Amino acid sequence: MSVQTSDRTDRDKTEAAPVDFAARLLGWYDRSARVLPWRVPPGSGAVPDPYRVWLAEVMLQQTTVAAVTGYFERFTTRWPTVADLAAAADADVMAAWAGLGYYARARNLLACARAVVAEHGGRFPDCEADLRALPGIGDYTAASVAAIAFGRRAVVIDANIERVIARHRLIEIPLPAAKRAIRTALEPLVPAERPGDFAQALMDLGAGICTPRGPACAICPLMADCRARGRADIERLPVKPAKKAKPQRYGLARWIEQGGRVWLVRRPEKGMLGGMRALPGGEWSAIPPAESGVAEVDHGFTHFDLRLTLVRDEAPLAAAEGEWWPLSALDEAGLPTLYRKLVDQMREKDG
DNA sequence: CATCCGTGGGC
DNA sequence: TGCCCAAGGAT
Repeated sequence: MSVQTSDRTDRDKTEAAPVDFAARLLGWYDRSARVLPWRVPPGSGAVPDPYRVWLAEVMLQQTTVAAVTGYFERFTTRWPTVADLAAAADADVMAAWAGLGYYARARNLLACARAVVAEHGGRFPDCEADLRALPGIGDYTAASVAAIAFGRRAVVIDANIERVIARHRLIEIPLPAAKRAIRTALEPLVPAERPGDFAQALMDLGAGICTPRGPACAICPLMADCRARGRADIERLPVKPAKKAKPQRYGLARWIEQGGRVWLVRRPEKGMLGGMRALPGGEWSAIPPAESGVAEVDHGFTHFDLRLTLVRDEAPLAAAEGEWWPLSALDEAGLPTLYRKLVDQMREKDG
């Protein structure tokens, strides 16, 4: 569908002053900011803790607020400072991250905490470039920590902000090519004062008003000059590339139980569920296993679907590396969701 | 620039 | 039910 963009109303809409844009957005944020465990309420005068800001930003990468909240509370209770986290055992951090997904984040989280302690005296660097050099901190996280924790004027762009700006400026270039135009449009709008609140306000707006489906344009503080407002095809923006089909894969997992304990292994650092505890089993492939099992789960990953068949076995291979884990404490093993599903099925079976 | 990397909730 | 999507980063 083609889009007309040349009428005078649209032209007027595009020329709102940056100051006015930020003022309307921040005014709305002062009234409507979400209350979140890692956030300092606007106008409170409180100073954000860079450690908590960073931890929340990493947890929130591609992950919903609802999923993160409990993990954030547990992490900050157990490891109140970056030095505490840096001193933690790898296995403890990985287990605490279990279920949150994208486990490279947990490995990088520890590497980053240790780098902050070893190379920065236990204090997070306060500028975007130095933050960007740390493990697990990319363009988004460097900008958001610089803005939110240190009040730096940084251009923060996440998926929410991409959507808000793509609509407000009617940017119809498909992602990811649209990123440059979005940055160019946003940069002059970022205020020198309250850049952190500005970024969080855009994210709140994207999460609650300018939503992917059914945006609430009627109550949007930016509607006066939004070029997509009222358009029937506003949900089309930002334009995203077509998704690829997900292949089906199959795998086997082994339930090896002795004396009230079960045999667990640790997955290789790289690849799927890297570094996480798991039930032993072979590689996953496109071919279904020949054996029939005592349980079976289907699990959808980002780029393939997996059917895992669970078989009972008597003992681990002689040379196998792993650990006997008490069944009574299996909840504390930190198994990823895939394996937790199998454990749940075994519990239903065996009682 | 494309691909890999989890999970749970909403509709 | 199946699909879409989320405060992305590393390679």
